[in-house]
Amino acid sequence: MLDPLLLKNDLDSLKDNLKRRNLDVDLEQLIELDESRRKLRFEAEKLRADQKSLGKDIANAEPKEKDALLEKASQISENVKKLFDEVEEKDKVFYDLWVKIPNLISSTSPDGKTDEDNAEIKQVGDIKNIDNPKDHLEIAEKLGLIDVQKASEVSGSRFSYLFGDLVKIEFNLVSWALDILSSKGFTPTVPPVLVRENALYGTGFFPDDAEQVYEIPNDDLYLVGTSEVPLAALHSDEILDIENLPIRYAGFSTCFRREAGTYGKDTTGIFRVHQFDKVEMFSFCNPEKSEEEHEFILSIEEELLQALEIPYRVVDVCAGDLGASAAKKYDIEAWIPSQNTYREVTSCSNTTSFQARRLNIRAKSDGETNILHTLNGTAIAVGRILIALIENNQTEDGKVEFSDAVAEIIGVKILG
RNA sequence: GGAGGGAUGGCCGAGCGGACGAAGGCGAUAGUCUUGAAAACUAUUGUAUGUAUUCCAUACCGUGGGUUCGAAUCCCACUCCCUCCGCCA
Repeated sequence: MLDPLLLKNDLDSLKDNLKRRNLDVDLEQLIELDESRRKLRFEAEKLRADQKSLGKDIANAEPKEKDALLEKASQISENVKKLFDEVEEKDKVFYDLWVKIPNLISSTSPDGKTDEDNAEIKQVGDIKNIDNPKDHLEIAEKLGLIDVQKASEVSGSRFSYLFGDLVKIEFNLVSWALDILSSKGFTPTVPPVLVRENALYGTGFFPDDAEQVYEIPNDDLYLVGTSEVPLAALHSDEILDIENLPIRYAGFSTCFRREAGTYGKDTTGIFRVHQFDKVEMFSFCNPEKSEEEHEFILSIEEELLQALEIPYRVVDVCAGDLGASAAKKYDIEAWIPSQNTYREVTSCSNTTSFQARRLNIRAKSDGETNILHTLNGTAIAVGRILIALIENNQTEDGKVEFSDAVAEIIGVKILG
């Protein structure tokens, strides 16, 4: 959520932002609603002040004056109630519209409408020459490492069984990543994956992306699609000391996504599944340093991919392709030989004050209390890293062979 | 799952219908004293909003409703925590 004061103080940047995002919003209406709710609240508070002082008079009044005062007071009381009801109603109308306004985009994000307009920043790593590359499923199925057939019978489409060395690789990857992150100031964290509605609103997944979230209606809980949600909510309603920032967490969790609206997209193997494991970085940050922190998070993502010898490119996501909460976002796409293209394996966003305001997380410095900034980024999305590892290191005879350096990390030299 | 007890400011803790935004203590900050420190004493000590801008008003005593002219205080629901019993990785 943005600061409603923008309507009063910085209308131009708001207008500019909506234009860059290619959105049409009736700002005039919002300004009117904002003004009228403020005005009404002011009136209601004035009357409330009258009521309170009259209340004190009643307590001190002579018995014979009391009846008259009481009658007057009960009238004011009724009006106060009515006025505050109206104020609440107006606030609700205003905020229902206001929360839908997306975050202000960084001036450094490229213009554009779709992912095709994203700006490629660089390509890193050598792409191996592989004749007739096989896709990860074909390779792993033959080796008995993945079974999606059986998984679909047990759980439906977009689920998988991982076996044997892939499981070994997963746990080695996770533990390796957590070690590196830990050395960079991220506290390793296993967060809850079932959360209340509030955490999803606070992080901006609700109301916009609610259809992507699994729901447990009996208990009013939701399965998170990323540990970003419980990590962000970890400090909700807190005032942190700015001296202690940044506060960084590395969350490991299983992630659940309904993938509604993706029928027919990425149907092969484990690229797009309802359930996968991920190590996620999250940072609570001094607003003045969030751009720096964003670059830092990106650099860690690159470091990890480089160590795994996965060829990738970095993309600066354009205005039109940014989610509601991001001011700026970098995606890293790994080279996927079977698709002859780069595909997203990590993503890091600076959500500036957008999530922090909704979650009511502030920072205190020299007596001043301000909203802080939050950032998130993928460290290891296990499924997609496995795909990149398998496909980029496949051999002609249908096996997978890793370099000594990579084998050192993942604990496996050859799949086959 | 059953039976009880509880939730008040940074922390502890009093208040159980009217002068309570909340006693008292601890902690923190500043000052006095001191060569310096400690001790002692004095003062300050939350958050947010506003047509207020060193003043004032309003809201906040777990959350949401209700009763009342008036609620931290009474009533209802919910959430969380603690103790005991049962079950359990």
